Amino acid sequence: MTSNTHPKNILYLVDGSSYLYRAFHALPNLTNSNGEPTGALLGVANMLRRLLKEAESDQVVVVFDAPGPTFRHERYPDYKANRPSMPSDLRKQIEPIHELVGNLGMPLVQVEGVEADDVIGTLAVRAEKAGMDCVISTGDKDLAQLVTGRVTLVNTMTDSHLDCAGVEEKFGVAPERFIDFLTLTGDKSDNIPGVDKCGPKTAAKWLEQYGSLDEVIAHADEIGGKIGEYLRNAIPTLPLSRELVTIKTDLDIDLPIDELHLRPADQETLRTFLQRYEFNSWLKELGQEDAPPEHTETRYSTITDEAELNGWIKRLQAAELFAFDTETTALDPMRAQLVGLSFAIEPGEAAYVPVGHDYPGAPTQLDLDRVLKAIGPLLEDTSLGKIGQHIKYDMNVLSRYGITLDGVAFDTMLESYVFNSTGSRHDMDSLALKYLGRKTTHYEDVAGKGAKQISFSQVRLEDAGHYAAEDADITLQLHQHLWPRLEDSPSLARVLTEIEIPLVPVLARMEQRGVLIDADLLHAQSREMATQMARLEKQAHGEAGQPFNLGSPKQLQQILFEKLELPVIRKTPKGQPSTAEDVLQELSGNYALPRLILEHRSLSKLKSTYTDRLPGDINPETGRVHTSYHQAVAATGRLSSSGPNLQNIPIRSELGRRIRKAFIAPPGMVILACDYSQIELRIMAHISGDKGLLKAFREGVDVHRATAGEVFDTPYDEVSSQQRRAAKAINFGLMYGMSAFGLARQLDVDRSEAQTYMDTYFARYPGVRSFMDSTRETASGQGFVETLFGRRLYLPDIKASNMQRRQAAERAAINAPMQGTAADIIKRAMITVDAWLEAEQTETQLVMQVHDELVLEVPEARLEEVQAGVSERMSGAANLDVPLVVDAGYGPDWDSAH
DNA sequence: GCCCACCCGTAC
DNA sequence: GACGTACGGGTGGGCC
Repeated sequence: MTSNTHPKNILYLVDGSSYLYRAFHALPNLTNSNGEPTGALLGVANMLRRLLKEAESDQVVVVFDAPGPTFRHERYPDYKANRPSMPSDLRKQIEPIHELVGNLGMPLVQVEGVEADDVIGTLAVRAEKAGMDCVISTGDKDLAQLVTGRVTLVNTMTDSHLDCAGVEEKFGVAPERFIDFLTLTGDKSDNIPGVDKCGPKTAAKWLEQYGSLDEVIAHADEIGGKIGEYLRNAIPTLPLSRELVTIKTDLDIDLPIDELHLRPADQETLRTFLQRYEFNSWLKELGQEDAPPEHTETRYSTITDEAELNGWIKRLQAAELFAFDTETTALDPMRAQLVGLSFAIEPGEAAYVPVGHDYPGAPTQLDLDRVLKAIGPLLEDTSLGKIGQHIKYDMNVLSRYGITLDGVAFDTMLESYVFNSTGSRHDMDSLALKYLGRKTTHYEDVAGKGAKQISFSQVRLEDAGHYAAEDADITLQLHQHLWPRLEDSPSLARVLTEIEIPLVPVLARMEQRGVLIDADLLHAQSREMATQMARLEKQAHGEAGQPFNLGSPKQLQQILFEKLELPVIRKTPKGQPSTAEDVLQELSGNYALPRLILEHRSLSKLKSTYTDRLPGDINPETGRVHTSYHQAVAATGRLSSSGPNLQNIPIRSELGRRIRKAFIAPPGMVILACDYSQIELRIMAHISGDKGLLKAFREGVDVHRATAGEVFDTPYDEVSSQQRRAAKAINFGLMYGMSAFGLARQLDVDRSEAQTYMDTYFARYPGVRSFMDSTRETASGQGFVETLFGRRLYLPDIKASNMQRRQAAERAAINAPMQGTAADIIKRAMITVDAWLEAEQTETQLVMQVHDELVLEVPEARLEEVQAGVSERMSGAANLDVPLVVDAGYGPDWDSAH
């Protein structure tokens, strides 16, 4: 279950301990055939099973008493003193019950020193404060004191519900008076005295008559008869009784409500558990629901025989759609060797075709070339639909074997990502567990991990066969699970089929092509930097009066703030004095050392991350650098890049920009760089419909200058560079949901001055403010925001009780439509640009994408034509209310292209 | 030796 | 605390 299938904002608090006792006493002394007691267990199990079926949200937590004394025992040594010690048959069932809760994926909470009731009370109050409803599942009437307009009780065993009116009706007092009620009646089972002979009727009568316990006590003299005497006798004990029956609602416990979510049930362990305790009816139900025969009786075959292979090929040819996976020797597809291929057409059935297992005694396998010759045409057949999990990987591997995978219809990783980009990781094991309740064989299970990891080619065939076939099977089943859910939201289905899937081969081509790097140039830069750094280090040690590691923030803190006693400008989130860039910048006005550190740090960063590192990333086979573009990582829909990350190559500083000089075109070609001008601001103008912003973009003026003109009430032509800088910071800051505080820090002005800027901005651009307000509202109302193309970003923290988390979610909500729409647009552009280039059949190709920029390698002779064609397609990738302007440049290297 | 949290800095 | 999305290097501490 996930928050999207159960959108209701309800927290379920299950009073495990109360059910435990009630089930134990209510049910006969059942045992399994081993003689283990199972009565309480069965009662609780059925209750939980029912609760899970009926719960309308996935926010559920089961609370148990912690063993040992509580604060009530401290306050009142006789607390529960008359209670017999726990029967051993019950005690034996506690551990299994905890185990069951875990198997069901339910969070279990026990807090030492307090009872389950107090934890429940605290969480209920927190939920209510967070604007949530709260349902307390309990068999204990004492919890009626927690009932409010938003908090209700349910007894899941008897299916009876209690809201405010219900409490009033059942006990004759409102929930607010329930503590008084309990104080008067006392609690036999907890050995809390109360007023002798005063039962629920009397207590309710008195409370109705006098209004509250305090008033009842005040008027104790008016109450006649024996019972009046008992009341007066009890008065000295009542405050303590009241204290004991009062459930705590303000415990200082670290249990963020947002983290109390159901996890997927561990189906295999659950099944084993149910078998052990012989809960057969549940087992039967589980079998029908989650384990159709094809799940348990998987038919996985390993094919080492030509006739069998041909049989499968026939079936694949006839299939509408099949799942497919490759097994290789490495994670890097540009270096990986093919070890085998697996296929699945029907759930539960899959085949593995090993072609490269190589260990002593390995069985004879089909010949790689023959297999590829036989299967290749299927893989290249556009009309045969394929499903993969991260299929770009397989595409890249196969391409090195001369096979151009085509007909990719679905990728389960992308299905999961489009369905909910933040719901979980999108690797197959996580998805299988989350969506199918299946615990899959992990790569480490067959190949080991760390230093002991072996190549997949050395994995024994029987292990490899099961693992690989399962991969194809699970991929097929995940698709069958996820695709219908995407189709339920047509815009999501379109994001998948019209953007993400068509982008896969484009990215694959970019990764395979790679980019040419001038390693000699980088080496020369590294050497120069090393000399420079040594000089700076020597000076810094001199200033510090001792040698120390300039790269260690910890040592630096010690030197700067303890030894030299420089003023602490700011602290890190962990409370340490910060040595961040802006802090050192500020200190460098008055001290020499910070300046040296800054220079050293900047060199060190560039050297270690780029000039030292990039040459090592050159693939010896191709002589080029092949990044990986990750399509299912960034929550907003952006791509990310790693190995190396080509999306954070320096450009802002002069020194850094030199690194771009090393990104070069091969002989006869040039680097063409085309980037969207202010794309996110344009999107903000479009979405918000703000007249002023629209006008600025339509007239093609410098938007930061125009903003400065408005904010500082200055004619456009008279805006100073300082004013433009401030306006630029405001424009960017707004898109990130920045506060006046942040802007003040950014611009180094007063907070009040920054606030004035922002106020003026919003007064001049009212559409922007209403866009932001309505985005917050939408996010809070539906739990997600959307891009122009309907991509969703869920914001689970948007209603968090923790203000910091909630505000962070609000900022993300504001930013996501712009960042995500920009991502959608450039992806659309990449698809059309690539299609055009492919159709033209030239050497021209996309080589990099940096969020708002496309970089291509182009033969010199075709430069003009390609520049026009790419710009036109980028501009046309969306139809906004403002023009999408593209700036293009070219040169022998990436720096010169800007 | 491996893993991870933390701090910091690079990009858009 | 206070600016959204990423990746990655270095340090240093914990663990085996």
